[in-house]
Amino acid sequence: MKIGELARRTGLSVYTLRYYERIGLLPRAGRDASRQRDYDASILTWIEFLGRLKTTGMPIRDMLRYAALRAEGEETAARRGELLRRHREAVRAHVGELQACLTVLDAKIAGYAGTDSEEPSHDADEQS
Amino acid sequence: MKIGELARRTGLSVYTLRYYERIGLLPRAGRDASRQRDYDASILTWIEFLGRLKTTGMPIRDMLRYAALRAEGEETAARRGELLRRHREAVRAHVGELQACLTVLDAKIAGYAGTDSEEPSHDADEQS
DNA sequence: CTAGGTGCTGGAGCGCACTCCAGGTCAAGC
DNA sequence: GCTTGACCTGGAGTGCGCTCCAGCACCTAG
Repeated sequence: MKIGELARRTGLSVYTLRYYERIGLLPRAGRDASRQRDYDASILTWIEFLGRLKTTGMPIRDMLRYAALRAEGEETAARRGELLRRHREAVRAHVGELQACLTVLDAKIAGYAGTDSEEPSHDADEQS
Repeated sequence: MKIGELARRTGLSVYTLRYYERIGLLPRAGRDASRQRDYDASILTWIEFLGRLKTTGMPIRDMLRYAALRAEGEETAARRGELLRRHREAVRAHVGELQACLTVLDAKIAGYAGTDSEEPSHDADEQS
């Protein structure tokens, strides 16, 4: 698979894929006869996983740490697991925060009640 | 209240507070005799709300839109409500994504099972 | 044989959200 | 009277995560 197709399949831009390789987030891709990257389908799994880490707010430098451990092989499994467990807790905490914010948001939206300000005046920013 | 105390109370840096004022996210603060900012306690409510918008991933440019409508007065209430409702949906969607990612993360962590790789080999990245 | 499309590299540029600095004013305490 | 510390301004700098460019190579279709 060439980089253009990989881009189409992952939703990442060609620029981004090359950037990820440059910084070491993707392994250096094998090349075909004319030095063009030739990807194995297995890269899709890794990229998808990176996408989840990104969605959940992991900074690239942490993904790099994980990628580096992974590249070192099986003996780093424990450390990788630990890293993921820590990340999971961070994500859970963040979800909790978001839900708390949603509650506040709901209350505030309720303050904007009828949408067409049938209410007298009453600054909605001063509540909750 | 002077800017230093406001910083302490909000957890934002003095730099950030001045920056927010510069870009219009905070109203231009009233000044005391020596042209130092003198804040009313009511600013705390607004800053706290901005914090919620930020936590929930709203970019500053959207907060500015909201702030601008708010500054225009009561007749923009409907539009502000609409803006918040849209944002709420975006946040809900994001929370959903995060929860899906958490499920994947749980599965992957389970793959790193006993933490100390008692399992033979079996690349945890190739599952789920 | 040539035009168009895709790929390559190293490096520059960008938008965001701060963060910090120089050089100055001012009030309080010793 | 002098130091200290908090504040002021306009503008420069930072880190992140891309995004794009120039200038070139290669392959395929017409």
